[in-house]
Amino acid sequence: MFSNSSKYAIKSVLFLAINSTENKKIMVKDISIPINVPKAYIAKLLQELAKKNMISSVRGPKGGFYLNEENLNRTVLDVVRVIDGEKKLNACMLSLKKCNEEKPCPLHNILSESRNKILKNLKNKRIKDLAYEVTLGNSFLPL
Amino acid sequence: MFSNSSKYAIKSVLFLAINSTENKKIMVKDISIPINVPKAYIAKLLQELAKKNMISSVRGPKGGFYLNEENLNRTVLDVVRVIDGEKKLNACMLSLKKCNEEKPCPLHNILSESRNKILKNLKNKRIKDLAYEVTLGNSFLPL
DNA sequence: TCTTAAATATGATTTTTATCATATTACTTC
DNA sequence: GAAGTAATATGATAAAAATCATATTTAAGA
Ligand code: FES
Ligand code: FES
Repeated sequence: MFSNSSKYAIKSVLFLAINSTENKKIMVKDISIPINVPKAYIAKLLQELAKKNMISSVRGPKGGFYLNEENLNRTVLDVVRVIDGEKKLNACMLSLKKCNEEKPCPLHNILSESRNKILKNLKNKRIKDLAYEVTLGNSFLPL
Repeated sequence: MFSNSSKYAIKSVLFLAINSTENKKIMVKDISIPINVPKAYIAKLLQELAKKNMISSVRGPKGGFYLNEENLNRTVLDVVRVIDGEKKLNACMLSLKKCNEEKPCPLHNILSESRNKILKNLKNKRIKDLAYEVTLGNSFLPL
Protein backbone atom coordinates (compact mmCIF):
# COMPACT_ATOMS: atom_id res chain seq x y z
CA MET A 1 0.00 0.00 0.00
CA PHE A 2 2.37 2.67 1.20
CA SER A 3 6.12 2.62 1.25
CA ASN A 4 7.94 2.47 4.51
CA SER A 5 8.90 6.06 4.01
CA SER A 6 5.30 7.15 3.72
CA LYS A 7 4.36 5.32 6.86
CA TYR A 8 7.16 6.98 8.74
CA ALA A 9 6.18 10.32 7.32
CA ILE A 10 2.59 9.92 8.45
CA LYS A 11 3.67 8.86 11.88
CA SER A 12 5.95 11.83 12.30
CA VAL A 13 3.43 14.32 11.03
CA LEU A 14 0.83 12.98 13.41
CA PHE A 15 3.32 13.04 16.23
CA LEU A 16 4.00 16.69 15.51
CA ALA A 17 0.31 17.44 15.25
CA ILE A 18 -0.24 16.07 18.71
CA ASN A 19 2.88 17.24 20.48
CA SER A 20 4.10 20.43 18.89
CA THR A 21 3.05 24.02 18.43
CA GLU A 22 4.86 27.04 17.08
CA ASN A 23 6.09 27.79 20.60
CA LYS A 24 6.97 24.19 21.29
CA LYS A 25 9.05 22.97 18.44
CA ILE A 26 10.42 19.47 18.42
CA MET A 27 13.84 18.30 17.34
CA VAL A 28 14.51 15.23 15.23
CA LYS A 29 16.07 13.38 18.08
CA ASP A 30 12.90 13.85 20.09
CA ILE A 31 10.75 12.54 17.28
CA SER A 32 12.88 9.62 16.27
CA ILE A 33 12.61 7.71 19.51
CA PRO A 34 8.88 7.91 20.27
CA ILE A 35 7.88 6.96 16.75
CA ASN A 36 10.57 4.31 16.59
CA VAL A 37 12.27 5.32 13.37
CA PRO A 38 16.04 5.69 12.92
CA LYS A 39 17.11 9.26 13.48
CA ALA A 40 19.05 9.84 10.29
CA TYR A 41 16.24 8.37 8.27
CA ILE A 42 13.45 10.39 9.76
CA ALA A 43 15.62 13.50 9.57
CA LYS A 44 15.78 13.16 5.84
CA LEU A 45 12.06 12.61 5.54
CA LEU A 46 11.30 15.61 7.72
CA GLN A 47 13.47 17.79 5.53
CA GLU A 48 11.53 16.69 2.51
CA LEU A 49 8.21 17.27 4.20
CA ALA A 50 9.34 20.72 5.23
CA LYS A 51 10.44 21.62 1.75
CA LYS A 52 7.02 20.65 0.44
CA ASN A 53 5.26 22.66 3.14
CA MET A 54 3.73 19.68 4.85
CA ILE A 55 5.41 20.65 8.10
CA SER A 56 7.14 23.76 9.39
CA SER A 57 10.67 24.13 10.63
CA VAL A 58 13.17 26.67 11.88
CA ARG A 59 16.81 26.01 12.40
CA GLY A 60 19.38 27.08 14.88
CA PRO A 61 19.03 26.99 18.66
CA LYS A 62 15.43 26.78 19.84
CA GLY A 63 14.66 25.46 16.42
CA GLY A 64 12.84 22.30 15.43
CA PHE A 65 9.73 21.11 13.68
CA TYR A 66 6.10 21.92 14.27
CA LEU A 67 2.81 22.23 12.40
CA ASN A 68 1.15 25.51 11.65
CA GLU A 69 -2.53 25.86 10.86
CA GLU A 70 -2.00 25.27 7.16
CA ASN A 71 -0.03 22.12 7.89
CA LEU A 72 -2.75 20.83 10.17
CA ASN A 73 -5.27 21.12 7.38
CA ARG A 74 -3.33 18.90 5.02
CA THR A 75 -4.74 15.48 4.36
CA VAL A 76 -3.06 12.14 4.83
CA LEU A 77 -3.10 11.72 1.10
CA ASP A 78 -1.08 14.91 0.72
CA VAL A 79 1.63 13.40 2.88
CA VAL A 80 1.69 10.16 0.94
CA ARG A 81 1.82 12.01 -2.33
CA VAL A 82 4.82 14.03 -1.28
CA ILE A 83 6.79 10.95 -0.34
CA ASP A 84 5.60 8.22 -2.68
CA GLY A 85 4.50 10.31 -5.60
CA GLU A 86 1.21 10.35 -7.41
CA LYS A 87 1.34 7.40 -9.74
CA LYS A 88 1.21 4.28 -7.65
CA LEU A 89 -1.98 5.27 -5.88
CA ASN A 90 -4.09 4.89 -8.97
CA ALA A 91 -2.13 2.17 -10.65
CA CYS A 92 -3.65 -1.10 -11.75
CA MET A 93 -3.18 -3.82 -9.18
CA LEU A 94 -2.00 -6.19 -11.87
CA SER A 95 0.27 -3.61 -13.44
CA LEU A 96 -1.61 -3.14 -16.62
CA LYS A 97 -0.78 0.08 -18.41
CA LYS A 98 -3.60 1.91 -16.78
CA CYS A 99 -6.45 1.06 -14.48
CA ASN A 100 -9.83 1.92 -15.88
CA GLU A 101 -13.40 0.74 -15.93
CA GLU A 102 -13.66 0.17 -19.66
CA LYS A 103 -11.00 -2.48 -19.78
CA PRO A 104 -10.67 -3.76 -16.24
CA CYS A 105 -8.18 -6.43 -15.27
CA PRO A 106 -9.51 -9.55 -13.55
CA LEU A 107 -8.86 -8.09 -10.13
CA HIS A 108 -10.31 -4.70 -10.84
CA ASN A 109 -13.89 -5.66 -10.17
CA ILE A 110 -13.16 -7.21 -6.82
CA LEU A 111 -10.77 -4.53 -5.60
CA SER A 112 -11.41 -1.15 -7.07
CA GLU A 113 -14.44 -0.25 -5.02
CA SER A 114 -12.60 -0.82 -1.77
CA ARG A 115 -9.55 0.89 -3.09
CA ASN A 116 -11.50 3.97 -4.07
CA LYS A 117 -13.06 4.07 -0.68
CA ILE A 118 -9.67 4.04 0.95
CA LEU A 119 -8.48 6.79 -1.35
CA LYS A 120 -11.51 8.86 -0.57
CA ASN A 121 -10.98 8.47 3.14
CA LEU A 122 -7.34 9.39 2.88
CA LYS A 123 -8.33 12.46 0.96
CA ASN A 124 -11.00 13.55 3.38
CA LYS A 125 -9.12 13.13 6.62
CA ARG A 126 -7.05 16.09 7.62
CA ILE A 127 -4.05 15.63 9.85
CA LYS A 128 -5.95 17.67 12.37
CA ASP A 129 -8.83 15.21 12.35
CA LEU A 130 -6.66 12.19 12.93
CA ALA A 131 -4.76 13.90 15.70
CA TYR A 132 -8.03 14.72 17.37
CA GLU A 133 -9.05 11.09 17.37
CA VAL A 134 -5.82 10.22 19.12
CA THR A 135 -6.37 12.83 21.82
CA LEU A 136 -9.85 11.40 22.34
CA GLY A 137 -8.33 7.97 22.86
CA ASN A 138 -10.08 6.49 19.87
CA SER A 139 -6.80 5.58 18.25
CA PHE A 140 -3.19 5.25 19.27
CA LEU A 141 0.14 6.42 17.99
CA PRO A 142 2.89 4.42 19.61
CA LEU A 143 5.84 2.51 18.18
CA MET B 1 -0.43 -3.81 -2.06
CA PHE B 2 1.26 -6.70 -3.86
CA SER B 3 4.84 -7.00 -4.94
CA ASN B 4 5.68 -7.00 -8.58
CA SER B 5 6.38 -10.69 -8.31
CA SER B 6 2.93 -11.41 -7.01
CA LYS B 7 1.33 -9.46 -9.79
CA TYR B 8 3.31 -11.35 -12.36
CA ALA B 9 2.45 -14.61 -10.66
CA ILE B 10 -1.25 -13.84 -10.75
CA LYS B 11 -1.08 -12.85 -14.37
CA SER B 12 0.70 -16.01 -15.37
CA VAL B 13 -1.61 -18.27 -13.39
CA LEU B 14 -4.62 -16.65 -14.98
CA PHE B 15 -3.04 -16.92 -18.38
CA LEU B 16 -2.54 -20.62 -17.82
CA ALA B 17 -6.06 -21.01 -16.52
CA ILE B 18 -7.42 -19.55 -19.71
CA ASN B 19 -5.07 -21.01 -22.28
CA SER B 20 -3.75 -24.31 -21.02
CA THR B 21 -5.01 -27.79 -20.22
CA GLU B 22 -3.22 -30.98 -19.35
CA ASN B 23 -3.11 -31.81 -23.06
CA LYS B 24 -2.09 -28.34 -24.04
CA LYS B 25 0.82 -27.36 -21.92
CA ILE B 26 2.49 -24.02 -22.34
CA MET B 27 6.18 -23.23 -22.26
CA VAL B 28 7.73 -20.25 -20.50
CA LYS B 29 8.59 -18.55 -23.71
CA ASP B 30 4.94 -18.68 -24.73
CA ILE B 31 3.83 -17.18 -21.46
CA SER B 32 6.42 -14.49 -21.14
CA ILE B 33 5.44 -12.51 -24.21
CA PRO B 34 1.65 -12.33 -23.89
CA ILE B 35 1.76 -11.33 -20.26
CA ASN B 36 4.65 -8.95 -20.90
CA VAL B 37 7.05 -10.17 -18.26
CA PRO B 38 10.74 -10.93 -18.89
CA LYS B 39 11.25 -14.60 -19.64
CA ALA B 40 13.96 -15.39 -17.12
CA TYR B 41 11.98 -13.66 -14.42
CA ILE B 42 8.69 -15.38 -15.04
CA ALA B 43 10.51 -18.68 -15.40
CA LYS B 44 11.74 -18.41 -11.87
CA LEU B 45 8.34 -17.50 -10.57
CA LEU B 46 6.71 -20.39 -12.39
CA GLN B 47 9.17 -22.78 -10.84
CA GLU B 48 8.28 -21.53 -7.42
CA LEU B 49 4.57 -21.75 -8.11
CA ALA B 50 5.02 -25.30 -9.36
CA LYS B 51 6.96 -26.32 -6.29
CA LYS B 52 4.15 -25.04 -4.11
CA ASN B 53 1.52 -26.82 -6.17
CA MET B 54 -0.13 -23.70 -7.44
CA ILE B 55 0.47 -24.79 -11.00
CA SER B 56 1.44 -28.05 -12.69
CA SER B 57 4.45 -28.77 -14.85
CA VAL B 58 6.23 -31.53 -16.68
CA ARG B 59 9.63 -31.25 -18.23
CA GLY B 60 11.23 -32.53 -21.34
CA PRO B 61 9.79 -32.41 -24.83
CA LYS B 62 6.05 -31.85 -24.92
CA GLY B 63 6.47 -30.44 -21.46
CA GLY B 64 5.37 -27.12 -20.09
CA PHE B 65 3.01 -25.63 -17.56
CA TYR B 66 -0.72 -26.06 -17.10
CA LEU B 67 -3.37 -26.04 -14.40
CA ASN B 68 -5.08 -29.16 -13.17
CA GLU B 69 -8.39 -29.14 -11.38
CA GLU B 70 -6.80 -28.67 -7.99
CA ASN B 71 -4.80 -25.71 -9.29
CA LEU B 72 -7.92 -24.14 -10.74
CA ASN B 73 -9.56 -24.20 -7.37
CA ARG B 74 -6.85 -22.22 -5.66
CA THR B 75 -7.65 -18.68 -4.68
CA VAL B 76 -5.86 -15.52 -5.67
CA LEU B 77 -4.83 -15.15 -2.07
CA ASP B 78 -3.09 -18.51 -2.22
CA VAL B 79 -0.96 -17.27 -5.08
CA VAL B 80 -0.05 -14.08 -3.28
CA ARG B 81 0.80 -15.98 -0.14
CA VAL B 82 3.18 -18.26 -1.96
CA ILE B 83 5.10 -15.38 -3.47
CA ASP B 84 4.89 -12.58 -0.94
CA GLY B 85 4.45 -14.58 2.21
CA GLU B 86 1.79 -14.32 4.86
CA LYS B 87 2.85 -11.43 7.03
CA LYS B 88 2.43 -8.28 5.00
CA LEU B 89 -1.21 -8.93 4.19
CA ASN B 90 -2.37 -8.42 7.74
CA ALA B 91 0.22 -5.91 8.81
CA CYS B 92 -0.65 -2.53 10.24
CA MET B 93 -0.64 0.17 7.61
CA LEU B 94 1.46 2.38 9.83
CA SER B 95 3.80 -0.44 10.77
CA LEU B 96 2.80 -0.79 14.36
CA LYS B 97 3.80 -4.08 15.87
CA LYS B 98 0.47 -5.61 15.10
CA CYS B 99 -2.79 -4.46 13.67
CA ASN B 100 -5.73 -4.98 15.96
CA GLU B 101 -9.00 -3.46 16.97
CA GLU B 102 -8.15 -2.95 20.62
CA LYS B 103 -5.32 -0.57 19.96
CA PRO B 104 -5.86 0.73 16.45
CA CYS B 105 -3.50 3.16 14.82
CA PRO B 106 -4.93 6.42 13.49
CA LEU B 107 -5.40 4.97 10.04
CA HIS B 108 -6.94 1.72 11.16
CA ASN B 109 -10.45 3.02 11.48
CA ILE B 110 -10.52 4.54 8.05
CA LEU B 111 -8.82 1.67 6.25
CA SER B 112 -9.35 -1.66 7.89
CA GLU B 113 -12.88 -2.24 6.76
CA SER B 114 -11.97 -1.81 3.12
CA ARG B 115 -8.84 -3.80 3.55
CA ASN B 116 -10.71 -6.70 5.10
CA LYS B 117 -13.16 -6.62 2.26
CA ILE B 118 -10.35 -6.87 -0.24
CA LEU B 119 -8.82 -9.75 1.67
CA LYS B 120 -12.14 -11.52 1.80
CA ASN B 121 -12.62 -11.14 -1.92
CA LEU B 122 -9.16 -12.42 -2.66
CA LYS B 123 -9.85 -15.39 -0.48
CA ASN B 124 -13.18 -16.17 -2.07
CA LYS B 125 -12.25 -15.88 -5.69
CA ARG B 126 -10.84 -19.03 -7.18
CA ILE B 127 -8.54 -18.83 -10.16
CA LYS B 128 -11.26 -20.64 -12.02
CA ASP B 129 -13.77 -17.92 -11.25
CA LEU B 130 -11.56 -15.12 -12.46
CA ALA B 131 -10.67 -16.97 -15.62
CA TYR B 132 -14.35 -17.45 -16.30
CA GLU B 133 -14.97 -13.73 -16.06
CA VAL B 134 -12.30 -13.17 -18.66
CA THR B 135 -13.83 -15.67 -21.05
CA LEU B 136 -17.15 -13.90 -20.62
CA GLY B 137 -15.50 -10.65 -21.60
CA ASN B 138 -16.19 -9.02 -18.24
CA SER B 139 -12.53 -8.47 -17.62
CA PHE B 140 -9.33 -8.48 -19.61
CA LEU B 141 -5.91 -9.97 -19.31
CA PRO B 142 -3.51 -8.24 -21.66
CA LEU B 143 -0.17 -6.55 -21.09
C1' DT C 1 30.35 39.24 16.75
C1' DC C 2 31.38 34.78 18.42
C1' DT C 3 29.74 30.36 19.89
C1' DT C 4 26.57 26.99 19.80
C1' DA C 5 22.47 24.49 18.43
C1' DA C 6 19.61 23.18 15.28
C1' DA C 7 17.86 22.09 10.39
C1' DT C 8 19.58 21.40 5.41
C1' DA C 9 22.10 19.53 1.55
C1' DT C 10 24.44 15.98 -0.17
C1' DG C 11 25.88 11.67 -0.80
C1' DA C 12 27.64 6.94 0.81
C1' DT C 13 26.34 2.34 2.34
C1' DT C 14 23.32 -1.51 3.05
C1' DT C 15 19.40 -4.31 2.17
C1' DT C 16 15.73 -5.79 -0.55
C1' DT C 17 13.58 -6.55 -4.80
C1' DA C 18 13.77 -7.24 -9.53
C1' DT C 19 16.14 -9.08 -13.38
C1' DC C 20 19.30 -12.01 -16.02
C1' DA C 21 22.19 -16.22 -17.06
C1' DT C 22 23.52 -21.05 -17.10
C1' DA C 23 24.56 -25.73 -15.89
C1' DT C 24 21.73 -29.78 -14.45
C1' DT C 25 17.94 -33.01 -14.53
C1' DA C 26 13.91 -35.37 -16.39
C1' DC C 27 10.96 -36.74 -20.03
C1' DT C 28 9.90 -38.01 -25.28
C1' DT C 29 10.68 -39.81 -29.39
C1' DC C 30 13.19 -42.32 -32.53
C1' DG D 1 19.61 -45.93 -25.21
C1' DA D 2 20.93 -41.61 -27.55
C1' DA D 3 19.47 -37.04 -28.78
C1' DG D 4 17.01 -33.24 -28.07
C1' DT D 5 13.79 -30.45 -25.42
C1' DA D 6 11.90 -28.28 -21.64
C1' DA D 7 11.59 -27.49 -16.66
C1' DT D 8 14.68 -27.03 -12.33
C1' DA D 9 18.34 -25.44 -9.31
C1' DT D 10 21.42 -22.18 -8.40
C1' DG D 11 23.47 -18.11 -8.36
C1' DA D 12 25.07 -13.55 -10.48
C1' DT D 13 23.92 -8.76 -11.65
C1' DA D 14 21.13 -4.47 -11.64
C1' DA D 15 17.92 -1.29 -9.74
C1' DA D 16 15.37 0.56 -6.13
C1' DA D 17 14.36 1.37 -1.37
C1' DA D 18 15.95 1.90 3.14
C1' DT D 19 19.43 3.38 6.19
C1' DC D 20 23.46 5.91 7.79
C1' DA D 21 26.96 9.76 7.92
C1' DT D 22 28.72 14.42 7.61
C1' DA D 23 29.88 18.99 6.10
C1' DT D 24 27.17 23.37 5.52
C1' DT D 25 23.93 26.94 6.62
C1' DT D 26 20.92 29.62 9.67
C1' DA D 27 19.29 31.48 13.93
C1' DA D 28 19.68 32.52 19.10
C1' DG D 29 21.92 34.15 22.90
C1' DA D 30 25.95 35.65 25.33
S1 FES E 1 -7.56 -2.39 -14.23
FE1 FES E 1 -6.38 -3.52 -12.81
S2 FES E 1 -7.00 -2.65 -10.92
FE2 FES E 1 -8.13 -1.51 -12.37
S1 FES F 1 -3.55 -0.88 13.68
FE1 FES F 1 -2.74 0.16 11.98
S2 FES F 1 -3.91 -0.63 10.36
FE2 FES F 1 -4.71 -1.69 12.05
